[in-house]
Amino acid sequence: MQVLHKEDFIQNISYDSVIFGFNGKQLKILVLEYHNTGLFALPGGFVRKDESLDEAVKKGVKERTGLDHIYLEQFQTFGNLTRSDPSVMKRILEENNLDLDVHDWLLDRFISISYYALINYDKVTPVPDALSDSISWYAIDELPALMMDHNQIVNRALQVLRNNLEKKLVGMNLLPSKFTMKQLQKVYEVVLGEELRRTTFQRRILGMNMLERHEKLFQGTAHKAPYLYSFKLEQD
Amino acid sequence: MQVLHKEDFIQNISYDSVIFGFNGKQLKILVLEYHNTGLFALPGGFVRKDESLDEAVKKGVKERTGLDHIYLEQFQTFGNLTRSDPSVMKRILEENNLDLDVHDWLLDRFISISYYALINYDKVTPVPDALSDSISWYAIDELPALMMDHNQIVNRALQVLRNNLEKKLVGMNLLPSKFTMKQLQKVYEVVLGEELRRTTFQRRILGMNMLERHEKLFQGTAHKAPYLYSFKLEQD
DNA sequence: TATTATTGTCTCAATTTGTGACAATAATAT
DNA sequence: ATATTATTGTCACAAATTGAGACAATAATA
Repeated sequence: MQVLHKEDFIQNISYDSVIFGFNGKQLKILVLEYHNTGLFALPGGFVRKDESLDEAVKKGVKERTGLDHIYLEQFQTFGNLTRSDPSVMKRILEENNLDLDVHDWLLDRFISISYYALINYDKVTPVPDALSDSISWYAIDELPALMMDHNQIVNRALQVLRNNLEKKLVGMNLLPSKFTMKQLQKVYEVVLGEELRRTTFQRRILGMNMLERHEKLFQGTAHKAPYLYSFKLEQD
Repeated sequence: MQVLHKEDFIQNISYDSVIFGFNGKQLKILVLEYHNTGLFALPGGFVRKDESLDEAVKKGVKERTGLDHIYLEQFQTFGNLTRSDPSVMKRILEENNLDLDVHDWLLDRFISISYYALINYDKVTPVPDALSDSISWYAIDELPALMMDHNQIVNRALQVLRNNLEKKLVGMNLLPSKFTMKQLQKVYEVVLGEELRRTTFQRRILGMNMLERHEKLFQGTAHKAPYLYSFKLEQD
């Protein structure tokens, strides 16, 4: 088990990440389960004294997903005194046979900077961190109880994601590079949590002039084949 | 001169605040000037180990403005390695005759959580902090060069403020409790940085059903007197 | 060759927004 | 008293956007 040396990290600072993926039907996020504790948590970590905040988070998300060049956005910093719970942290350290003296700094109070990531579900190979049994996808509306304020962090991430749906091209990061109009509509629907009207959606999206049309996709289904689209790199 | 004892504060963490006020014509922010250095900066501070992040910021903004119960919103955390500049910080400490040994932790790298505040310009009595000569209002488009990345922080605050203009009732916090439609329109115009059409604006705002109409305001001017409005506390 | 489900597009209605017009009015000038 | 002036509140109509349904095109299957 690797040791987290106090002198390498900024004290009282951590980050948490809400990593969104889309399996074609549901919006999901990655959740860790700690060894022998029944405790669920968001992937997170600490910031080294000699690295920038963004670097630290990018590195951490890459370790959990295997993916580089990910869409990452910082959305809120949580700094309550009550959010940290030393007894929970102590239990996690004990169950992992970590030296409590060396890691006492982890029992302290933490201010956590939260990020969300959007990733292509099919390209991810989730890897648990050193303290965890597993890392798995959970549908956003079927989450287990998470430790500390992590459920609150997820809710906030969702709010911000909804808000950014139009201007930040959320779909671009959750879909493969070529996709049908129906797939894109489904992304909008699961993020917004409501159904959208097909014709209006199609007209609106095409009207934005952000999509490029490609060849048709023959799915082997008994109906008209849809076009494939990709996002234009240059907006005109 | 008061001493900032290292053991009282979380290390490597600071906050900065962009305090917006509206004088009826321009959007302004409060800027500090440090003793004998020609250095300008945003009001900021540090977080004590036994206080929440929000408390720390609230307290700091109150000290600079004299105002309690202020509209405060966190908008971004800045964590680059390059944003901190020990040589600048050293100069400020020296010019204030502060013991460099006791305050060496201030020369370290800082991650800063940024907030913006909206306040009623006429009710503020700006008070410089211990290290500063002055604290003054500067129009948002006539800012001096600020130290470190503070100009960048202001720009980001403005972006977020524009984004929140509709949903967060920005006007409510920048205006007195009763105001004319023209005053409200002016707030929208200076925040957005563009002129708005009077009739469309009035119809849109009234259509939101968020304003209450009161008596007319007789200004002693040679034309029809406008109504006064206030924001409804309860949205229907 | 008919059937089926889905897609792309069109049309018309409903709603929202842009733009100008106009009467009402609070002080001032005549 | 009366006309003048600048601004306000509201209306009317045009333009643009969105809602809702209709319909032909079509890729596989019966």
